Parts: sequence; C-alpha cells; structure tokens
Amino acid sequence: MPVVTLPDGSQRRFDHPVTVDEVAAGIGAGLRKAALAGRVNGKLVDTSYVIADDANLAIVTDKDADGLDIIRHSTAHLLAQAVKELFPDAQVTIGPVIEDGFYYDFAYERPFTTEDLAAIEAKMAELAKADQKVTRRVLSRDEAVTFFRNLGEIYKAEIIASIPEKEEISLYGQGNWVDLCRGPHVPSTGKLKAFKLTKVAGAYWRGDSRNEMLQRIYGTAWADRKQLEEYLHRLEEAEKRDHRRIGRELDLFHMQEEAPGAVFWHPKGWRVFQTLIGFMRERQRAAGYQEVNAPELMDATLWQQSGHLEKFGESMYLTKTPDERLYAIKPMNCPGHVQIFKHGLRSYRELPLRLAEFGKVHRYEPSGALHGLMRVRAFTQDDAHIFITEAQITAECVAVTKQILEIYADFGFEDVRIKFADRPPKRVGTDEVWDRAEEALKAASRAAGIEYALNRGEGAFYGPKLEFVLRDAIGRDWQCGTLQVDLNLPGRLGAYYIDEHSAKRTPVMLHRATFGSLERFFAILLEHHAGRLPAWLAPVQAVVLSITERQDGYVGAVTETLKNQGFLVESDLRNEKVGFKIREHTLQRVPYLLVAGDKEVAAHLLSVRTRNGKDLGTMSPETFAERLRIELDSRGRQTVEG
RNA sequence: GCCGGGAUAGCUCAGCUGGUAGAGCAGCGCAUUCGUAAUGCGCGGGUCGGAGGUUCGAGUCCUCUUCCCGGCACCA
Repeated sequence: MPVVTLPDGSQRRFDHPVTVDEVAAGIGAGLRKAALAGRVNGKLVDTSYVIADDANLAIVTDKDADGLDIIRHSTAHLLAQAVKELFPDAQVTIGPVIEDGFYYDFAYERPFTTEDLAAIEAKMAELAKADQKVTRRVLSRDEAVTFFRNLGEIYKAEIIASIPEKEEISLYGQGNWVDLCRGPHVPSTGKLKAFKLTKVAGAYWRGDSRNEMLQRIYGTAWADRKQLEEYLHRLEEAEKRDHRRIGRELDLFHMQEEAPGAVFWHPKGWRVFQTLIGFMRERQRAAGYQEVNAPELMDATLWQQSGHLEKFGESMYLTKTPDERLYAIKPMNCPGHVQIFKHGLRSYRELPLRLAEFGKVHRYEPSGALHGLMRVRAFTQDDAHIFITEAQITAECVAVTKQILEIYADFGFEDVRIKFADRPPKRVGTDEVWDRAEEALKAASRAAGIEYALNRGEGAFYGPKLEFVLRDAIGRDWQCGTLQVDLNLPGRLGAYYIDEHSAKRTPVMLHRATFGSLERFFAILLEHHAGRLPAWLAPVQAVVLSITERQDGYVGAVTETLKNQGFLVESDLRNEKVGFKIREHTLQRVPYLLVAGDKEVAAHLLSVRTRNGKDLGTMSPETFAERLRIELDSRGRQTVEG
C-alpha cells in the first residue's frame, strides 16, 4: 500500500497501486492537466507509471527543465510520426534532444526539401491537435526485433540489437505509429504546442563517415508560443553578431574565391590584429619568453623526422621547386623552434628556454570545415615552445596556466573551463612515454589547482594537452588556449642539452598557445562584443566631428593633438548634418564621438557621446585624453564614462 | 570530404511558365552650413561566379566546375 511523498514533504497514502496521473489528479485538476511526467525516487517516468510501493514523487511540468526536455523528445516523436504518415517508405532511426530542440534522422530515398518541411510541420500540428494518447509497452528483445523487422524498420532492429541485455525494451505508440524509445514521453500529443522545424541536413548513420548518409531534420520546441518566439528572436540577435557580417560592415577584412580559407586584412582589421599581437608580446616578454621567427617553408625530410608528414600529411601543403626539392609549408611551429634550440650547444642552465613566435601556419582543412575566421587554412598562432627538464614540468605548467587565465580576464573572459585531452589513437611514442607525459600534466594541473573534464583521445599526436575553453557573452564555448607536454618530438628531432653531470639529455618541450589562432580569437572578440570592441582594442577610438565648417580648424587641431598622443582618432569634416555623422559612426561602433560646435570652440571643449547613445556632457580635450588614457591602460576596467 | 541550398550593381535583395536586367542603401555631382542615429535634387554603375551545351533566343533549362551558406564527418 504505497505512501507517496511529495516534494513539499506532504504524504499521501493509497490502499492500491496508483499512477502518477492519479496522484496528480488527487492534488488538483490543474496539476493533472499540466503534468508531463513524474519523477519517482529521482527517476523520470511517464504519467501512466504505476507506483506500487512507497516512493518520493515530483510531478514534472513544463516549468521544469526535465519537462522541457520531455516536450522536445516527444516532439521528435511527433516529427517521426508525421514523416511516416507523409512518406511511408522513410525509415526511422534516432531522434534525440539537443540544445534548444531536437532532431530526427531518417533513411529515405531522396533528401527532404524545404517544401517537405512545411508539409511535415503542418502534419505535426494536425497530429498534435488530435491530442492522441501516448502509450507505453514493454517487449522482449526478440519480439521487438521481429516487430520492427516486420515493419521494414531495419535501423530500429539494429539499434535494439545493440541495447545491453539487461535493459528493458519499451515501445511508445501514438495513433497508429510506434517507436522504440526509452522515454518518458508526454501523456498525449496535445501537450506539444510550440515547435518549429528549422533545417534539413545530411548526417551519417551512427556518426561514421564510412556509413550511408541519412536525412536529418532539425527542430526546436518550447513550453509555449512565447518561449518559441523568444528563441527565434535570440537566433536573429546571434546572427547580427556574426563576425563575417561585422567584418564586412566595419571594413575589417574580407575573403575571396581565389584564396579559400585565407584572410585579406583591411587597415582597420589589421590594426586590431596588431593590437592583439602587441599586447601578447608585452605579456610574453614580462614572463621570460623570447620571440623568434622560423621559416614558412622547410624541406620535407624535416617533417618526416618530426612525424608530421606521416600523422598530419593530409593537411599539409607541399611544393616542389625547380631544383626538384620537396618542401612543406609549415602547419605548426614546433619543428622550427626545435631547430633554433638545437643550434649551438645548450646547457641545463639555459632552461627553461621559452621561444615564442607569432607564426603563420597553413593547414589544408577539409572544404566543408571552412567557416569565416573561425576555421581557416592560413592562420597565425601565438605559439611558444618551452624547453625544460622533466623536473621543471610542474612549475612551468603552473606558470603557463596562470598566465593564460590572467590574459583571458584582461579580455573580460572570466568563465573558463579546462579539458584534459589524453592520448589519441594516431600518435607517436611508446605507451610508457605517454604514461609519463599524462601523469606529469595531471600533476601540474593539481598543483595549479584547476579542475578539468576529461576529453578522451583528443590529445596531440605527440603529447597530452590541456584545452582552455572560454564562454562568450551569449553563452557559447570556444576552445582557444592549449598547453601540451611533449616527451616525443625533441627526441625525434635530435634535440638535447648538457646536464650538470656533462651528460646529454633530451629536453621536455611544452607547447602553449593562449589565443590559439589569432584570426579565430579576433572573431570570438567580435561576436562576444557584437562589434563594439573595447576602446583599447577598437581600430578607431574616437571621431571628432564638426557641425559646420566654422569648426574645421578647431576639429583638425584637436584631432592632431589626440593622434600625437597615440590615440586612434579621426575627424569628420564632411558637409553633413551632425545627426547623420553621429549615426554613421555609431553604426561603425566608434567608442566615443566628440562633437565640436561654435559653443565648444569658444570654450575649448568637446561634447562627448558614447556609441551607446549616452551623453557624457562636455569636457576639455585634455580631460578626455586623460580619461581615455586611463581606460586604455586599465583595458576597459575604468572608462571615460567613469 | 559527404548531403542539401545558394551565387544578379560596393551592400541587401527582386526578376512568374526562356524574349535581351530592376529597387533601396552606398558612390559621384549640385544645392544646403545644419546641435547628437538618415537634408533634397540629379547622375553613373552589371562579362547575372566560371566553362560548356540545348534553343531563333538563356540571368532563367541541362552538364561540369569554383566559392559561399547550413548540417554531418574532421579540427594535431
């Protein structure tokens, strides 16, 4: 005779087994209607689930994160049901919940079109309106396999075959459609009120590019219309942040057909790029790094020795010269830095030796992977290789980690996650060396006091790595920095130093990058700030504008003075209304607009307005310069606005 | 690389079933000298991504190809 304990601690006693639905009904008709599922002793179940023994029960509604997931999962089922009604020959496969929505993969003789999508969505609305009951039943493995085989659903039969023996096999039905599913699901299709199909795409069966391609339909689903509208609005806003769009609007860079995956930097974009390099250069110098520069093009034999040609060759650009030599354009900077290390005899006294380079590398990325500045074939790394003894690994890793996190904070990225990527299947070196490298990096992580998630099998081919992932203003994660412990390449490339006993020793090499790819980091900054780069990064920090030509002399003089102090300032003397000029420079995201009319000229002032439309009143050019200096030096932690 | 979609003026986009390319913004010229997100009038601007083909005739149809977009796979 079950006693059901509710989240508020109250208990209900029953003299017979009850369903979740019945308990909800006992509490109130409104709750019963809102109930999507139950959480019995922490486990999600259908509202039809029968509680036979004492249990804790929470009724799951659409206010619950789990409730929303159930809505999405059930909407995926609704999608599959609609597809089967419209295209009986399509075979169903899997339909999981993803962030903000769901997808379902189908095997079908042809790709679905956007017209199909509209028809499917309409059918889904119709089925939802019919408010069909969703029922669950359990079958044995053999029964289930036979059931789906008979329906011609060979993919489903294959999925069942891969379900562990001990797991129960449940089927969910609604109307005349049945799907294999773990559940739980909403009690009836009428609970699905706000959904939209968003796109179609190809996707490999079981995520393996050797398998056939299925037709994937993506959709989004929410508790109500309003949430759906908000989501669609969020998508639009995210699109406005797209760095490709901002790059064009602000005249920062462009790309063109003749150089796929490569960037043409315009003056303003390159200025920002140089600011990033200047900033990093300063930090690295302070931390004991020395900047070097290695050749872009080196004989292929060197890359053979390092293992790059074998493990990474598919992504390398090769070129044969008239003298019949085969060269490779560098895809990484490490072998070049090892050559610099090797030149001359190194003593243990020189370690750690930190060699840094803003190295431009070329990688032949798959055409389908290219994406604006985020994924290119030619990019610049803020790359450094630190040569150390094994005893120095921990201390150096701790120092690197600390600096990476400090630098991210300077850009306003405080929310940083760290992943530990261990040995990949395609690698050089013995397992014994990998054990040591992984242990060393783990020990260093502990010493640095950082927590990480394991990213299995994602290490570099020569060593394990820490990956630094930062979260931007709209909650997206970007992997940028990396720290790798390499016990393989120095030996392969013949690097050694002389230790305190005059013996030759192979150094350990740490690979580290903070921005990762400068191009990509630039793009992340643009999207993070929606183009409104902080003044210290902005290509133009202020524009001085006249109201009529009577102020031309004053505006010109003020502009010159500010420029001479190193500020990035331009003047706008065009014969246009001031409102027009304000609009243009605001759209160009210039942090400060300095207006000079007759009144300002007479009093030696500037009227200061921010790109966000805020009027900071008038101040002298000297005061503005002083305050801007503080803003730049503090990297935006203090602003002209105060 | 795979699946789908796309490429028309500097930008955003229209161009139905094949009949000889259009708008807004931007640009240029002229007028206007103006107080915080678009002053008015006028003018110029296109090998319709590239190469073949079908046709009396192709931006429109077919084939190939390049690049871009969205996914998938990949991302040392």
